[in-house]
Order: sequence, then structure tokens, then C-alpha cells
Amino acid sequence: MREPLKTGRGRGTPCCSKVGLKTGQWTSEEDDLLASYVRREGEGKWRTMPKRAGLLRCGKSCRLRWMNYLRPSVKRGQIAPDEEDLILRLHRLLGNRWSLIAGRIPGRTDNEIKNYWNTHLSKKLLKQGIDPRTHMPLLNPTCSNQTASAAPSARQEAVAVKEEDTPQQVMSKDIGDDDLDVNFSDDMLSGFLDSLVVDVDVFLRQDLTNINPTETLVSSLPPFEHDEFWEQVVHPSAITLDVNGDVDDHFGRHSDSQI
DNA sequence: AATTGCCCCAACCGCGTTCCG
DNA sequence: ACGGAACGCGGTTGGGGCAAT
Repeated sequence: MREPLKTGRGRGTPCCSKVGLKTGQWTSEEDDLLASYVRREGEGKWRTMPKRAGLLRCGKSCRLRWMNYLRPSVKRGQIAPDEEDLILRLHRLLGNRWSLIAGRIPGRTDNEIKNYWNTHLSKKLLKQGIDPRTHMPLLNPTCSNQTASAAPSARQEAVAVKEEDTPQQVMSKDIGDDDLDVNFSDDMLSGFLDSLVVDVDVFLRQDLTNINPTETLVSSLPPFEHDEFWEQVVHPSAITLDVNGDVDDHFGRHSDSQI
């Protein structure tokens, strides 16, 4: 039987199970210690860093705090509608690969996106009659209730998926295209994503100008039907994005519009 | 003003992957 | 090639804030 945490979010004993290590909410003093240490010594070596930084925390906790909160590049505040739209699109493409999704949205962390998805977007999709997991319409309105109550846990599902399918196969199923015969690799997928070039400077200028740079990013993802989508995946280089966010997809379309 | 219930999100854990001796 | 350590990711939890009663 595990001892409950005193302050505790999460469950059970701390990962490092060392007596005397602090858990729970970070204080501003701890934040200062961590931030100044990382600025001085750089990221990495999380295991040993708490001691060297004078923190009574485990390395994991320090890493998480830095990554999700203290890092200078972390953008605080409300998720903009355009960012939301981008998250939806990327989730349809990538599934619950939060870190990959976060990697395409400057300033947002995987944890933040995951939280936003679980608290806002999945509910929003359900309301619209869309299965948040597959992005396909729910066949039976009662399915949503069944999904909530009788569905296996996410971890069970994840295990089941892992045992049966490659991510690409899962995506193929999600898209619902039985005839799809595309065996693209993670590299290709990554290449496709990389082709959606984002100028981070544009984002950093967000506060200085009144434009919403995310709009630029979103408009880099032209609306697609399933067939077009797969064409784009298979031919990642087929999409280019100019500085203004206009899209020339090499399929004879030029777009600067939203969905 | 007090209580209750709900929602959000920071922080936790377990596990898989990568690194390194 | 192997095993342990370190790291990174995704799922889950529950404290705290806020709205409703």
C-alpha cells in the first residue's frame, strides 16, 4: 500500500521515492533557483541538477517545471482560435502525440496542449457529434456516452493500438479509408510536417504588431479532403509557404484563406 | 455568507526509448 | 551485446478557483 502524497497531485510516492524531497506546487523561490541555474549551466543532467541547484526536488519535477513554465519561450495565456484550429488539424494528423503537436506550435507546451485538448477540444468535438479520437462523425449519438463509460481506459487503448498497428496504420483506420495503401514512414511524416515551415520570428513579433501570426501558420495548412490530405502526406515537398503565409501547394492551388 | 459542485491545469507517475559505460 | 541510468512522453490526479445555489 502506497502512502498518499502530503501535498499531492498525482498518486503514490514520488518517482525517486527519496525521503525529504518536496512535491506539489512550486514556490517563486524554487522557480528562481531553477531558472537561474538553468540559465547559468544550461539544460540537461536533470537527475543531478536539483542538488547542484540547491533544490529539494527530483530531477523529473525540475525538468517539468522548466519545460512547462519557466522556459523563456513558453507563451502564456489563452489559446487563440487559430491555434485551436491548428491543434485540431494536427491532432487529426498525429493523434495524441502531444509533444509532436506542441513542436509545431511555437510557445506552447505538450502539457498545455494536452490539457486544452482534454478540457476543451474533445468536449467541443463531442458536442458537434465528432469522435475526438478518430475525428470521424459519431455513428450513434449514444455512442458518446458509451465512449465515456464503457470504453477501455486510454492506456488500455494505447496498448491495444501498439500491439496491433503502426501509427500509420492507426491513422489510416482513423481516416477511414480502407483502400488506402500507403506505407509512409515516420521520416516522411516528419518531412511533411517540416515542409510546413513556420517563421518563429513572426510569432515573436506578435506582441509588437497587431497581427495574429498564428493566422499565418494556419493558412499554411490548406483545407483538404481525405484524398488531398494523403497526397500531401506522400509528397511533403508539394506544399510551400511564403512569408505572407500564402500557400502554393503545387497542385495548382494557391490559397491564403482559412478553412 | 456559507456550502456545494464543477472545471481547469500544474504536477505527478509509469513506462518506453535512448544513451553510455 | 548487455544492463543500468537518464530522459522524454502520455495518461492521470486532485488542489484551488469560481460559479451556482
